Amino acid sequence: METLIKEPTTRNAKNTFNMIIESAINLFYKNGYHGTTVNNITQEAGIAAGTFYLYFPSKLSLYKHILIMFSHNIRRTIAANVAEKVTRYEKEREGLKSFIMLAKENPQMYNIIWESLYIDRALFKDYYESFAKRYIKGLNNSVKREEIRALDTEVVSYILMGVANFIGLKVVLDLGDNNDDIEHIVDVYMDLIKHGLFQ
Amino acid sequence: METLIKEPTTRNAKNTFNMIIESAINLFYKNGYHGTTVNNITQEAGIAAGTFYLYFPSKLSLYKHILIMFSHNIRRTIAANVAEKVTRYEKEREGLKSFIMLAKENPQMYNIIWESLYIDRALFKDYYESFAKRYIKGLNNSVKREEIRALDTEVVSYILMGVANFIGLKVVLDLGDNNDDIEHIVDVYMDLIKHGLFQ
DNA sequence: ATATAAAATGAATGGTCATTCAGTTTGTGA
DNA sequence: TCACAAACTGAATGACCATTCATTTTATAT
Repeated sequence: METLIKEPTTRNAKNTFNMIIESAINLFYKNGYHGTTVNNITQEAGIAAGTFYLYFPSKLSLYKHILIMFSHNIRRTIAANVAEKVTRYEKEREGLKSFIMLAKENPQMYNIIWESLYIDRALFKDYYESFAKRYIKGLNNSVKREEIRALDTEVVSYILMGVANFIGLKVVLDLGDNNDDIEHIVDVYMDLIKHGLFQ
Repeated sequence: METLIKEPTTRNAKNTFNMIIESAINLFYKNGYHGTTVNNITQEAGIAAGTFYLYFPSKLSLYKHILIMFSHNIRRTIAANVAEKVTRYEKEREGLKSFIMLAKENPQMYNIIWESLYIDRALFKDYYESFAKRYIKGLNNSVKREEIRALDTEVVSYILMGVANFIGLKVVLDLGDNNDDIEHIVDVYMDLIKHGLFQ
């Protein structure tokens, strides 16, 4: 409906388009969606306010565009890294590690995706449900191959997604003491899901 | 600074005060902080706009007040329920179950706490760090008693908090298929952290 | 009953922004 | 070099909304 974006064609226009997106990503991260005005964005991008509306019909449509870009990016990156691994154990390790590294290198991404819960709940749901769907498929395969135990894979997928997200949060927000070595965190996690918590 | 609330003294004033809070909780949940106006709140509470400012110096101060109320509530409830259990295994089970039930019975609470990440990041950090601190203490005790393995308890605390939060999210947002029986979810979780994921 | 303070009112204010549009500049193809 | 379209400009518009304040109502204590 409102989400139609006028994709630029010429070299210069493409440049402007990308500047808008880049500026918006940084400002949304720093000040949040509601704390960022269209004028902030255009100023940061070095263009006039009106130029914004040549490409995006509204501030919200820009936000949605960025969100969709990011979610493709995350899924693609993680899927590619995980596909290189063979065993479920290695896949699990790689999945968490890729996610945390993405979050750390690109905290804007992490932040903007979570904020969608308060801007467009449907987008948020779509994102996590389709993420979960893929995850569940992978887990089901591993159950068939008898690599992992036959637990309810839907519940397991949400448990493991929860872990990744919260650790991502910890890394992004510098929660806790935080000299956090990603390898160390991933090691603790793998130890936990391999041997369990209890003696 | 801005957070000073004028606590009401008389019976009627207390009533008004509570109506403001109750209306705000529901509206913040339904439409988010930014999607809720002070006039919405006062209308819902059946009072005049100006009355709001007899008790709260600003919209933000009301939000903070609600957030603090909730975080006390959560901590108190979970701590009380967990304290009744003896073994770490039982405490862990009770902690997750209490949290999910709180989230389900009171989705506003869950939602408003997470939104704080986009409204007042310092409050959010405080909340989770102090929650984690307590959790870590409990885990450390259990390590000493040789109930659980000697993992890095800070990392473990964030892992387990992540699980609780994401499952809470799933329940609140109706993510996935969702005939979710809380007992079932908790069982899967306990199985996972008891026996691990792998064969 | 009266005085006094506490509560409540709601229209008005002022600031903030997303969005528009009439006009200008830039690039390109003939 | 000219004309035409595509890009761009930025001041103006109008809606929205937190907050104020002069005034009125209500409750209480004497």
